[in-house]
Amino acid sequence: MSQQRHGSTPGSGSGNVPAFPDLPEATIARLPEYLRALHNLGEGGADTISSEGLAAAAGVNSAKLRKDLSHLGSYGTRGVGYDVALLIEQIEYVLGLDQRRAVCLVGVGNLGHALAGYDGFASRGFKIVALFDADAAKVGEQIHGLTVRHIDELGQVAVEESIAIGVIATPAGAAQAVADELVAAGVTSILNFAPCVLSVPGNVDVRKVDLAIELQILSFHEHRKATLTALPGGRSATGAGNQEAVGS
Amino acid sequence: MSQQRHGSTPGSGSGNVPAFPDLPEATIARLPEYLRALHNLGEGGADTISSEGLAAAAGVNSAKLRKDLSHLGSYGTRGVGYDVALLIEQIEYVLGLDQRRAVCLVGVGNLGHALAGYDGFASRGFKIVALFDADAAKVGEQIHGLTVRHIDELGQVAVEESIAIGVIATPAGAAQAVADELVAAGVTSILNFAPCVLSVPGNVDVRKVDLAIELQILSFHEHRKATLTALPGGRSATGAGNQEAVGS
DNA sequence: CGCGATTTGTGCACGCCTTCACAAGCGCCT
DNA sequence: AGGCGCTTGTGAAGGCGTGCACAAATCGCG
Repeated sequence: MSQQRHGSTPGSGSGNVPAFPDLPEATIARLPEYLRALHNLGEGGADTISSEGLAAAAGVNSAKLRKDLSHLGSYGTRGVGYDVALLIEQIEYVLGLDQRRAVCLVGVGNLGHALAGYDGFASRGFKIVALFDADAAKVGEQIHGLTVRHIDELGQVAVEESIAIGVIATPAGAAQAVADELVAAGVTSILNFAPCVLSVPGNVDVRKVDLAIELQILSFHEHRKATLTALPGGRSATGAGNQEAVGS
Repeated sequence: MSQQRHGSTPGSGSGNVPAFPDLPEATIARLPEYLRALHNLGEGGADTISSEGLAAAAGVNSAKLRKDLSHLGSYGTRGVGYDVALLIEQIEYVLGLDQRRAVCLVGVGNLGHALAGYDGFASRGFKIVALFDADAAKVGEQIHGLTVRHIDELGQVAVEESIAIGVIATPAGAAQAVADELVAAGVTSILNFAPCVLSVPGNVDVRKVDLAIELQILSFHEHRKATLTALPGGRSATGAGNQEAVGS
């Protein structure tokens, strides 16, 4: 159940290919955000950017950003900042975005339909190459230029297209079975939108996105805020915040 | 909105308003997962559940689960486990789910369209009461029983419907302006699907979900795995771990 | 050519979270 | 009634991540 980093003796790599250092998980999760900010800055015509500026664009602390970037080597110039183009290239390499990765999506329901056409995927280097569904009524349907196939074809197509990443957008009840099929087909990374826990072999990475959970967390904060305002001394932090229109 | 209805606050009868203890943020983020697992177990006919069992159903460590639950008071019985129904009630109360929260959604594009019809929201106590879009061509459109309104109506409708939570599903370029309007309309919690950083007053909570970022994180792990398998030392079968995550 | 302004990279301390390990409590069986 | 097994609740230790504060490095300018 735990996660053990420690690759296979990567540390002593004096050689050519970096052979990843142990990047903290928290850093990895922020790299895509930095990348997005860098692309924005680059399109704005900036050649270099300071850690302060990039941190602001990414919504993080500048010290944190510098430490994150230092983990993947020093690509900044003191007194100047970071070379935008170089940093983009570097982060994209670390994230493995320099090679297009084929993605398949299982479950063409309400959410899956939207994901299939989501611009954000294609614009960031991910291409959905196949759609699957268990419902025979949906098989054959055309969605954003792709034909929905029956899930039984998953194994064959996954090999043909070298699919490494699978997205599950099925109901919770079907998710585990789909995950098993994805694993059997050689998929080693799964993005799960179904509200359930998936059980997979240790070499398969799973990330879960549960939209309802996000709302529930917000609900808690709403509840807390409502409770605090009803109490004495419930001063909220962050002096910058001014309250408006909440009274009634 | 501010009618606080803590109907049956079990526990100490002396005080009335519980005045939340400082729940760790990490705990809060897991409570919805426990809740979902509990509902599943309850439907399966279980009256009580041990921390071990519930932890397995929620995909976490049992010690972590016990500590999480202990933070919101002791509702378990040693030697037996937790009363499923009681624990559900308790978590729902803490999360503020005992009161229905009105949600509005801005941006009825590809993703917004799917979110508007997402079953997972309604089934967990959230009701989308209004849809908005800036595109006049979309105004008036019927989506899952709701009529899309122009975003200029946001302020008025937000007050009428006592909307406290707003969901942004617009392109990145429009997100900040929408957020400003939501804040001006009294919304104090925002779920942002646009790939950008929002600037809001301190009393407003923002949670961000970026689908592409999730894929990029998976891409990194794919890249890392590919690099490792290309190195000597073979692949230890049992090794690595999977992780679930929620970006913050 | 040297100096100051600027910005990176990082050592260090602090706090949060996780995990272990175990005492305390509860029910059941004999 | 008493003991025994099971499970919760929690003290303590360790790890991870964050943020501060500062030395080192680089550029521009006089």
